[in-house]
Amino acid sequence: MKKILPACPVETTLMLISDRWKILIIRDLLSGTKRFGQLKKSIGNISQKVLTANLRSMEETGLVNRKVFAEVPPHVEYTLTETGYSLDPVLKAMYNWGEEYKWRVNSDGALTPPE
Amino acid sequence: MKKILPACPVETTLMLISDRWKILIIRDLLSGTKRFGQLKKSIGNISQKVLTANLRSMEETGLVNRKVFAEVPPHVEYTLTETGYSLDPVLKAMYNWGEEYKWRVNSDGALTPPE
DNA sequence: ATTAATAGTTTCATTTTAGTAACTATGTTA
DNA sequence: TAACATAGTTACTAAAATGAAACTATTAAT
Repeated sequence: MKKILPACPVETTLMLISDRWKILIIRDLLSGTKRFGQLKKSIGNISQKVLTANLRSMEETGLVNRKVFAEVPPHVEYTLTETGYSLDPVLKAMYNWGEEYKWRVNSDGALTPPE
Repeated sequence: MKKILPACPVETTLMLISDRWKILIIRDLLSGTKRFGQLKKSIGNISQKVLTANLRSMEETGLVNRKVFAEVPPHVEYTLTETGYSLDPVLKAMYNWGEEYKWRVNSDGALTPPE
């Protein structure tokens, strides 16, 4: 699988993590290695099929590392690669903005913050 | 339209800009006010329908401002609100990461898993 | 009278994405 | 012997997003 990167770096980033689930996966892996089941639980509302598909694609693009243990029942661990970890500033920026937005919505009259 | 914001700020951000098109719209509006046609051209490959739908939704969530001029032919200008502009650090982080990623992949610009 | 320009809307078809449920594998435990 | 646990896969279905093309409105220019 070979693809030419877009000219705009923002589009490059989008190409790899525009998916909502991928970002949540990264968020949850930033705190450390997790097993498949743990990820499924911490993300919530994601189906096995979709989680598997996203993890596979992130493996292909070099964002996560998959380690299989030869055990029964199966044991698989997912860890961010160095490239994956390097997304930390992006996630942090998103976190900060989301926090800030809570305080903005009132004056802007857009959405309603949680009680 | 009322919606409860998610507990996690990252999810709040995703709720508003997880869409690939929205991020490209923001990218192009960060450099200043643009008309509908300019946006369509600078984003490239987006249909009128989808561009309109995205702009409308961003208006609703308080990210962009729509200004209609009573002229013929029609003249409509889109500008980021203050909230919209505040996404600059997120876009910058994405830009930087995209740039960095280039150095992690092959010299021919092909996308191959680093490491 | 016809054409051009801009910013749309509407309709229909297609594609993409996602969800559900059933099924696989296998050693351990009851 | 049967159920349990984990990490999947596969087939089928449903929903959502997108694309293409036609259509609208209005006035100025040709």
